[in-house]
Amino acid sequence: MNYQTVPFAEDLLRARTAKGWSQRELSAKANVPQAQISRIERGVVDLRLSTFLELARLLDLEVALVPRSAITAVTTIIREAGANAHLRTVRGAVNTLNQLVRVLSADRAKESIAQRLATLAFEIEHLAPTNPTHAWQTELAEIVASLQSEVEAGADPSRVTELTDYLTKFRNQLAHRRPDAERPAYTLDDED
Amino acid sequence: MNYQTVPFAEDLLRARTAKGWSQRELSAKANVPQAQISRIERGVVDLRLSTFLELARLLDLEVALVPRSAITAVTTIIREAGANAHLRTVRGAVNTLNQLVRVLSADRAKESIAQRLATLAFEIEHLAPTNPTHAWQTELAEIVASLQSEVEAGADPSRVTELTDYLTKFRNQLAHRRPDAERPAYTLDDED
DNA sequence: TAGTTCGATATATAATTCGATATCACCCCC
DNA sequence: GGGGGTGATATCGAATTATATATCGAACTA
Repeated sequence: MNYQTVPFAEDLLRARTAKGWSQRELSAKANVPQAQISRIERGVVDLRLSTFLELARLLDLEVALVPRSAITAVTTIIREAGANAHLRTVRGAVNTLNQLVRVLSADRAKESIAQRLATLAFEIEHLAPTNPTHAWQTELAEIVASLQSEVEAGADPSRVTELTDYLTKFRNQLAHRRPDAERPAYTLDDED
Repeated sequence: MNYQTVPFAEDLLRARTAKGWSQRELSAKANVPQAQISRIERGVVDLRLSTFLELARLLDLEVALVPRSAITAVTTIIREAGANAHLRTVRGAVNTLNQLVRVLSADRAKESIAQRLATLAFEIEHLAPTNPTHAWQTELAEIVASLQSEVEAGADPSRVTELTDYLTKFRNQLAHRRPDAERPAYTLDDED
């Protein structure tokens, strides 16, 4: 309705997709119908403040009234926080992966899977920054966490292979969904 | 209606009174009826986002969606910006006043008024911090600016006296409206 | 191919805000 | 005492949202 609200609607949409939530997922958490979320994100309704606050809260965002004299400083902080969060997630995941590679390399029987994981870690690290606004951070963190707990529990080969396959698929999706179209130099074993 | 909105209603109220605006004044600027402003500030309505944004904008506030990871940094900035704005105004006004005192002291005929202004500057400087949230900053700045331009224009004695009387009245109001009740040590020539 | 998920869309109803207006109490000042 | 300014309140109709429900097409998947 009101053009002033559109940027905030876009912020909510960005935050939701960054979490990897569907409209129905957010709908259930917020007690707001999915249809209403759809309209809010498209900026066709002038939603009430309480709805705005509730959605923001669920998306780990806080609404702040910033004095005009402080907005430059605040926007700088927000921008850096977003960038850092993105880089922190990727860096943490890659570090964990490399750590697992070292552990697995110690066992000759798991050397090949360790090599696969090392390659994946490298590729994901260099592929990630091209997709800064999207959902995959949590998914990446979850996969790596599963892998880590599996390795710590003894690293059942079939399970580790399964998770590595999953991580490969994830890497392919990451490459495939790149917003700007150019592909990386190395080939991808696409499955679609 | 919704308890979440109450803090923001209070922020708007604070910002409005800090500007020295009445509800009707803000109402006229925002194209929102005074009754609605009253309901908003009392937190009895769940106002629409567009209304919230418009009011905030008019009060020199920007609405920002802050990632939870950044809120401590942002609140620090906001708090310091508010405190600095307050202190800047007072310090600037006091400095200007003392500067005017020096100019006026050079003229023997204006020595007594210079002495009055010096006392006022001292009192306002030490009275101001007890009233951090209220309207008078702009009023103080306006009075001092008038005084300055008058002095620069030649300092017509009757006009300077008039403005000094106004400043005295302002100082008394400032003392009178102190939120915590204790009065300063020096006596006040109250007029009520 | 059939089934699922996702987002967009279309209703209809109930609840609530919004805007306009008027009134009241309070305070300060002439 | 009267007059002006301020804020709170009430009432009324109009506008808009919230809600529930159902549906639709597109994309993906088994």
